Amino acid sequence: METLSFEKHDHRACIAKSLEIVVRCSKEAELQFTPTRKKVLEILLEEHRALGAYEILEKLRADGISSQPPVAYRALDFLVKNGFAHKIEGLNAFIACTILGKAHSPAFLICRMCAAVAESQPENSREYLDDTAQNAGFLIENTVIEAQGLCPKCQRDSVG
Amino acid sequence: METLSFEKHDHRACIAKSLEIVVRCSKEAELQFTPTRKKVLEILLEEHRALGAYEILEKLRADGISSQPPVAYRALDFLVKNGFAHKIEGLNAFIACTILGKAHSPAFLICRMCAAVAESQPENSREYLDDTAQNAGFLIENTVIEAQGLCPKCQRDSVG
DNA sequence: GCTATTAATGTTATACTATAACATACTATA
DNA sequence: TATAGTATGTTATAGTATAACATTAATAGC
Ligand SMILES: [Zn+2]
Ligand SMILES: [Zn+2]
Ligand SMILES: [Zn+2]
Ligand SMILES: [Zn+2]
Repeated sequence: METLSFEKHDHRACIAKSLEIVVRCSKEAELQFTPTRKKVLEILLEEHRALGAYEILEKLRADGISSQPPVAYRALDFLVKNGFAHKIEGLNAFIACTILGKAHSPAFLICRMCAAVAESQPENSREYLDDTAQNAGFLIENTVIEAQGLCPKCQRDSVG
Repeated sequence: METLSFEKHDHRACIAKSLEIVVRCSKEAELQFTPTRKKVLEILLEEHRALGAYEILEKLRADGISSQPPVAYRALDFLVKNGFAHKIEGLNAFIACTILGKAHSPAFLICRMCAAVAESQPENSREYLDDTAQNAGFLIENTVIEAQGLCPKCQRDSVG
């Protein structure tokens, strides 16, 4: 269960490990993990939070990289298509994957106060919609599962 | 299980029944189901498909109703807030509710070919994310559950 | 090495989605 | 009828995403 994003952890190590896995997976799949793509992933990895494309562009600009919208969107397309990042549909924003290397159909827990996002792989996620789909004769290709609410920290803060 | 939207059915009756329920629910809850709001719901009810706000605006214009963006967005806000319609986050589009009158946390089956959308209430949907949320200490307020894929008709068509 | 082919980036312009802000009109209540 | 609250009309603008085309870089076959 990879919802530890909400918990205190060694985030430098968390970033390093993710980058290493993505580099390895890219080699194995013969993908071009180019500098721009790497930079965008690094920007996403900085925080366990979803970033809008234009927020990413600002950070690219700060790094002296060309920062027209297609630059960010192309890199994000690459990252999402290859499973290194996900789009949070409810926010029109993007986040680095925290379940790298395994095939997974993720669910996201999104805090409406602090915008933190935790990715998890619920036990029964593959089977969850299968009954419904079967009944309807529908063929599922991919799923969007997002829960909005309050993270542990913001629950404590809003009580206090 | 309300995934019959994919199946042939008496859609005139389907629309009439929905409108009737919404009128009744609005009265009970003392909501103002005004002409504009009614017109927007009628537009949504025409098809079992999600419509973008600007698509709705065009249809409003055709009906001689003022058609600046806020007109559609306000009516949609009303309908969504009161459970008469839903937003499909994966499409930035809106669809009439087909499980009117009951509290529900819907899941949507969205065809990527013909754009048909079926709303369903999976058996275990309330409990589905609870384990995950519990583990993470997360408080769920609402959920977005959408499956993209192929409806029965488009599966047959793409084989043929 | 050279060349054809494909993949990635740079750049401009534009399309699509959504809301802020303020004026006006309607509705319910006192 | 005064008042407060809700809904609508309208203009302008913010935020998200892609089309289109030029240029450069990487790969593969000769
Ligand atoms: Zn981390
Ligand atoms: Zn939070
Ligand atoms: Zn119908
Ligand atoms: Zn279809």
